[in-house]
Amino acid sequence: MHSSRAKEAGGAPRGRPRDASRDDALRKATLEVMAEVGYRALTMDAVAARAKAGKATIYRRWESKLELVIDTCNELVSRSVPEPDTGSVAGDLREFLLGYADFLTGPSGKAAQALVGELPHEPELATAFRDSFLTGQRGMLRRILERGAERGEINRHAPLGMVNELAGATLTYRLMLTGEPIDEAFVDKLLEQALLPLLN
Amino acid sequence: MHSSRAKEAGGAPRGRPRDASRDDALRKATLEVMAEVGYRALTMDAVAARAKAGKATIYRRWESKLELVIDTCNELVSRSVPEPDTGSVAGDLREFLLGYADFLTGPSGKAAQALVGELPHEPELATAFRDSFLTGQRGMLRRILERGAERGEINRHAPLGMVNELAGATLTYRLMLTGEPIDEAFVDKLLEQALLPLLN
Amino acid sequence: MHSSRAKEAGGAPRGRPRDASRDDALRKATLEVMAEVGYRALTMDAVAARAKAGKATIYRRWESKLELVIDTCNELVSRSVPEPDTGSVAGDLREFLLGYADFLTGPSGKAAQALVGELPHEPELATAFRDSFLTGQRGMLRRILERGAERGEINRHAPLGMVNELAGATLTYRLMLTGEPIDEAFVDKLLEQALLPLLN
Amino acid sequence: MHSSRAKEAGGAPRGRPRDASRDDALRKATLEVMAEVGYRALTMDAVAARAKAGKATIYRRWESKLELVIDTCNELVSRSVPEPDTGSVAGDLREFLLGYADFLTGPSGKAAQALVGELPHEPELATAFRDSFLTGQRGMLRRILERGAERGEINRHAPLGMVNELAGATLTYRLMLTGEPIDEAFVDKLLEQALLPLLN
DNA sequence: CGATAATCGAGACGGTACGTCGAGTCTTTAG
DNA sequence: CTAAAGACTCGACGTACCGTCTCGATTATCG
Repeated sequence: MHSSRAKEAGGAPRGRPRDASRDDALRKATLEVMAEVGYRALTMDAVAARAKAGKATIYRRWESKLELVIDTCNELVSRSVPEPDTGSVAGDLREFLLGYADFLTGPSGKAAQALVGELPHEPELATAFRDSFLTGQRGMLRRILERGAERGEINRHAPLGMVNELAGATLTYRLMLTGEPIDEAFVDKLLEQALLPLLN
Repeated sequence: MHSSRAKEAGGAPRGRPRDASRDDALRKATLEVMAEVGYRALTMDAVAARAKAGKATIYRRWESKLELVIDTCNELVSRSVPEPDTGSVAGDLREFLLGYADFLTGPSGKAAQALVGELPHEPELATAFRDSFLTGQRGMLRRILERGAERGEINRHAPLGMVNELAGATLTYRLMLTGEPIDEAFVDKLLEQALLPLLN
Repeated sequence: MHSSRAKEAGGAPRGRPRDASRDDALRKATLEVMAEVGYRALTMDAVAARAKAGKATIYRRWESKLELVIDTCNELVSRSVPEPDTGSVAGDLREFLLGYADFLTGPSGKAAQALVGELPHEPELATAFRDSFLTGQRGMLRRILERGAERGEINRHAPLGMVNELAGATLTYRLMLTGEPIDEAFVDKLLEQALLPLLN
Repeated sequence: MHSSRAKEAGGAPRGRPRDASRDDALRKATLEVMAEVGYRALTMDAVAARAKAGKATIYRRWESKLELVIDTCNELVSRSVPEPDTGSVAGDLREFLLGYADFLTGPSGKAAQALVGELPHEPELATAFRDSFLTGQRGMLRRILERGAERGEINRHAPLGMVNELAGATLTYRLMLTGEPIDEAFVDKLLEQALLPLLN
């Protein structure tokens, strides 16, 4: 998504090279503005002003507000949610759910939420969004469940894919749509009443 | 949400009365524009032009673009999803999930999706949104489950609330976030692998 | 006007010396762009691109767009208008007026015209402009009239300074302001009805 | 030059009519900004800000900075220079020259001067400019000379058209190009050495 | 020779203004 | 008082230039 100069093609990159530190400053500013006013009210002018950058410097790197925001989030999602490994499926799921809830509650999560409304009309965004926010989530869950299966904690006929989807769906549903928090009480109830029963 | 004149004060409403047909024309225009270009790109001017109305006529009725869209959707959600009653929980759930999927795939659904991103920054919108889209959904699900419980189809210790939430979460997660369809095959798998087991 | 390195201080100029050929290329490009789009629409980027030069190469030589244009014109005015010497005041004036009209109609003349608007707000420009375009003009006219006086063609009480000014004024007035051409017919009329009578 | 709604065609002008007071406010702001920073440095934003108007309100009335400035000047030129009538050609010419010099020295004159550079590249501007600044000037001069002829002050073979042109040319040449003032001393010299001799 | 220094083209940089567009409000005529 | 029409202020859009800067690469002088 983030545009890159074609410099792999061998030829020397002529002219002054892009200042990589501006990328970071701009992403930082984007995240700050987004956290303060949301996606809709985020303006390129505000981002540029906060990063002490010209607008052209933004448009040189990202084609639109959407791309800027997506890229800003992508940069964060991977490093923000630690992969849990407590030794048990229940523990891992518990930690994952709480950890991801934290992430979604923070600025990146709000940014992600703002993008949801654009998905139907922007196929490229949809792809990028799913790659960043959903694939990572599902991957962690899958690995958690697979480790549990290897340890024999899980019924070999358990519908792992379905449990994976239910867990992810519940996370985003609560945090993005209903606005109800994902706290320890709810996580325990979710495990007790739904996920663990389906795994046994 | 829909603003009303202060006519409770007794006096007869002097002057030309509001043309009620304009409400419908405007909502219709709103829905059409929304379906064509999405929420972001919907402009008040476009709605006014399509309804052959002045912008003031819109603002006399709704305070903002957001309210206009919410109200337009509200009007539709209630009449759009028929409450199923097949005689069995499995059948009802099946029909409900497919019916709601249809609704969310249509213009109103896309409108609803567009609003998700605004929820964190607009508390009033959040309330209205949840009242319209989530409460209706949960209500139908609750009634389906209750009827099943009355008919003795459901284990008396089954976590009905949790099943309700899982069903709703899966619906919106698929349709709004992952973009995967909710077709008969998936509904059957969802029932088979998750919902029905949890009810027994 | 044209900036020069401080090399009078004795020591040899270290580093790579300036490429004198770039001066000409840049002036040439400036004149071309100016002739095509005028002064207002002339951009430094366009000049640099046309001369296949970097912008810094321009700014190393001239401090601003204005200086660049002035210098470009200065270079031309002196070599562009040949000093007439037909043997008679009438003949010299005739040739001078037609010759200067040609010059002012060409690219340099248009450039000069473009600078007129800047004169009130840019004192340095005003000085340079007058030195290049007006002084040269007046000098030629003065020498023409002086030669005529020496030859006894002119009444010794004739107001030479005033005739000089009238001739110059008519030239620029017609060419820059009214847009009417200075052709042979007009020159003859001007001589017949105004200049020659005042000289006798 | 100043765009006008087609309302002569009879039909009632629907919608909110243009606020005529904005025209004046904008012209006033234009003149102020122009007087302060000149034509080149005059920006639409500055004019809009000073008039507390939106930029769209400007562009609804004038297509460009140039048109705005021209129209602003036009409004002034006619009312700014009083037509002299002292009873003698010499007196009238004297007053006219001094009066027009005052006008050209003021903000409108500087604006006019700024436009000179654009004339070669903008034919419409050239026409408008000449209509406003030159035609008015020539008309006054012509009437002055005609009245003198009627009074018998002028040789019946005097080249009135040429004198007219010389007077106008000298005015603008001095004020716009050489920057020398047109004061009483110069006016008297001009009359004595050139204009009056040509009229007798 | 190598080190130093100013040049070159190229183009990114922070800014400012551009001319357009949309929001929400206001002001007209008509009913 | 409502209707359609459209002008109003405000502010963001994405682009274009400004004049400065930073690259790699070139070309001169100096030690």
